[in-house]
Amino acid sequence: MSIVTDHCLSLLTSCKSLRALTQIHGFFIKSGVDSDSYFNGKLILQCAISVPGALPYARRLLFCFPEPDAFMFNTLVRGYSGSDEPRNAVSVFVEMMRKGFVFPDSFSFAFVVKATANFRSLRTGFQMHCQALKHGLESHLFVATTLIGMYGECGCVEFARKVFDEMHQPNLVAWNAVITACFRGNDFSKAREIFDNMLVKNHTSWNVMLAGYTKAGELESAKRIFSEMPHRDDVSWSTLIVGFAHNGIFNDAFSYFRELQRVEMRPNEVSLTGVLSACSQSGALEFGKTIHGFVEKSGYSWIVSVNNALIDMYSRCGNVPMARLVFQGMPDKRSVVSWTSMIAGLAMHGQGEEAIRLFNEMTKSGATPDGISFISLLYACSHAGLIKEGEDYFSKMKRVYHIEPAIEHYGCMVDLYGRSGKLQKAYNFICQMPIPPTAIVWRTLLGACSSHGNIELAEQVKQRLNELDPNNSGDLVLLSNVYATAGKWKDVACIRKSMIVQRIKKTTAWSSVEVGKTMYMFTAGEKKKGIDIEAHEKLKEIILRLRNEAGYAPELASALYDVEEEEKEDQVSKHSEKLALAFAVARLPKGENIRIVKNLRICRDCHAVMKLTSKVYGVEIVVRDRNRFHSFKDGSCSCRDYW
DNA sequence: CTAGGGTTAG
Repeated sequence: MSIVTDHCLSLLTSCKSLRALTQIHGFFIKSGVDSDSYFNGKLILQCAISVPGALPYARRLLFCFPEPDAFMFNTLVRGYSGSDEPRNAVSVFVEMMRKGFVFPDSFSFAFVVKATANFRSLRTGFQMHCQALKHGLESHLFVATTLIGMYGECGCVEFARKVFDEMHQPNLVAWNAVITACFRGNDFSKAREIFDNMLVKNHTSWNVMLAGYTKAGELESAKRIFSEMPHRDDVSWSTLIVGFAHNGIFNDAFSYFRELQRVEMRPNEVSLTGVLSACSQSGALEFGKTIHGFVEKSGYSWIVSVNNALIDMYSRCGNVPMARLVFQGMPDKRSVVSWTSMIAGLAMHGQGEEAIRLFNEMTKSGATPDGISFISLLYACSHAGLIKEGEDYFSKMKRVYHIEPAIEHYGCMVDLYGRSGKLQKAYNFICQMPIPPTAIVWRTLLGACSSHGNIELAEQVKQRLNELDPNNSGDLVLLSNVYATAGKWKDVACIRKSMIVQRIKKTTAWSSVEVGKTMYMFTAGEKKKGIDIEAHEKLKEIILRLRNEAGYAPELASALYDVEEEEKEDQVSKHSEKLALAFAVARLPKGENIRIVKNLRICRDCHAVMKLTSKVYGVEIVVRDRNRFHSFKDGSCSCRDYW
């Protein structure tokens, strides 16, 4: 290799942007190095793998060369297989076959099969398997292992095992792959059987079992594997912690993280994102702050994923200023996830205009929004009542960014119209959607009918829901609320009766509140523990004071029976968020904010009580309900009663 | 000069 080529190669590998790459490429053409096929292979490698957004450029390059070799094709297939359009990998592969003079090798099949696994097409995957067979490469160690992975991904355990059984000398990696394939197909006992038959197990085999069980939600089995393994590495710990977080077992996520800090090496970034996700979901701000401290102290603050998890944690725990601080501390390494998390955070807190401003800043900075960025943006528009803006971005999404709207985006639009009272428009919008509406979409409209008291449309929408998800307790409660608001207690009773007859259980509402470093949970009406009695007593006192000093009158539409007014009042007054509020007023030191998390949507009466309490008691209250945040201060709420 | 199995945020 000449000194010039050598120098050019090192220049090439230092290129990290498409612009720099094209410049350097131009320079190479002038100096004549571009006729070297080894060099051109490297060039394609750099474009397809190392420089984000340069894949199309790599593809164009390949077709400029008179005689592209297998390496170049393989590299391009590899690049596309890991991209967001893995189907392109197959089309490049097909073009390679058509060329005639380049023959696919084991690399080609490994990459193209991996691509079919990534877009989960059993049909295409099988076709590639046949091609591999024709070329005598189907039992090649790497090709076969990728085939096992592909069949597993597509849920076809039978074929995965067939490929495995026909391998001449499967190595550990192949054994591990077939175990994962069994888990993907929900065949736990087969996975266990194969695992037990292994004569030699290394670390990874145990971790494969751990991952299989956590993904299946079998956390007890995962715990057992974890305790039985001879050695636990950082992947074992993070797999388990992430597993707890994903399955909503937050206390175990916290305690295993503490245990990890106590016994082992430093927690890695995956355990950190896992435990932060547990904080986000449960609203554990104080514990989250401790983790943030650990991140700063142990030098992890340069890792993008950890920063993203911190942004999400702070915004879901109600602390937007801290989320912004983390976001501002990573100016030149923000990923789409960082931008989207921040936009979603602002949106949840009703700062719709600010979310839109940030979105525009994002596109100006050169970052490319994806489908999820648009979900956050449309959500921001709908919660801030910005209809025109929402419509604009929805149309831009397709026109400018070439993102095909998914069902979630249509759902946001229905919410946008429904929330602002344009119920008929929302209905027509659903009828004109190019994809069939799901129950969630109709449910969104039913919710809007409920808050705007439109009985006729609500009944019509419920009819549609009956075809898709007839016995959803939330839908029945929503419809019953529509009737209750209109005073149609006979219809309310009818729904209630059918729920009892069909044994449809309402989702149990709960609210939690953090006092000191402890989380306290409340459910409606219960008086099991001392804290429940304490909360009920305090609540009586608060309600009395609100009546006398702020003219509070309870809103009773959320009651479920046609009973005496007094009894309805009693029912509504037991809502879990009120109990959590009363408990916090009694226990929290003066001047501290009250933060409540509720698993369902806050009811109208509770919302009113929160507003008045913030004024009469001079406290700030932050409630995170199923959909968004409500910050109550001095008698008003950040949602501007628009939720 | 390219690969296969286990953990990562919105």
